[in-house]
Amino acid sequence: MVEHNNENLDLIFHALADATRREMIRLLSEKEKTVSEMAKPFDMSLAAASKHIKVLEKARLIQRTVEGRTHTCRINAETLALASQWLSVYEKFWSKRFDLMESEILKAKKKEH
Amino acid sequence: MVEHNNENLDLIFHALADATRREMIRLLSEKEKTVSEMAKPFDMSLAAASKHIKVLEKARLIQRTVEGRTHTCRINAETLALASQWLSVYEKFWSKRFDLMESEILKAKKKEH
DNA sequence: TTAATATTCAACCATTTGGTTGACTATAGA
DNA sequence: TCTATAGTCAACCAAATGGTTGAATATTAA
Repeated sequence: MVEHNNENLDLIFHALADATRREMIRLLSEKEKTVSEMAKPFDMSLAAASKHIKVLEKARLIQRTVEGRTHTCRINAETLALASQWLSVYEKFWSKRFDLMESEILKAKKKEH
Repeated sequence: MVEHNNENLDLIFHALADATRREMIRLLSEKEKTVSEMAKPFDMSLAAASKHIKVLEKARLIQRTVEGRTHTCRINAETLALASQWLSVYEKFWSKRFDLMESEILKAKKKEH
């Protein structure tokens, strides 16, 4: 069974609950980036972006390596997987409906003939 | 392509970022429940639980029907699916591990029989 | 050594959050 | 009709959030 640590999930989902941070993740999914590079697309101070990055880091959604004065961030997909796993427990609820829908469509098609 | 509405995702992930609300979703996944039934397991006032329910409702993670004085809540899995879909974009980053997990689940299920 | 660059830190601020309590509304049952 | 039950609402509070600015730190380049 997958362990669903509550504190971790709090941090992860909270980090994902902000459009800026979700976009940062998207950016990192293309390529690793420095703090300044991550901040550039957003209409806010570097300090504000730095705070967002810290939130993502605390949730372990991203990781940082420091080389000299530049901090490079990369995505940490294992943590995204944790969120996904929590949600997957409920997948049956929407796949069920999907199956139902499919069988309804089949029935409808049979009636056509 | 899946539409990822930012405001919706803000509400959805924010709603999921609280252990009480995640547990409420788990409870509803077993069976639909009234507001009082949902509040009972938690060490907080009914008013506090009612607020949590409203957060879940606003995010459309649950739906409510009112009959007389009792409000019945049920899970709205389509919205959970939206969160899942956002995450699935990054699935490729962990797909190796995901495959492993799937095979573990399969093994576990076989053991059950 | 001096200046520029990359980034964080600290203090501040308005807003949101998650809880409380007490009053209120509406329905159901005696 | 009177009372209990189901639930919300409003006011309040402390803590957290998301932003700002200005100063501090550390590294690199001139």
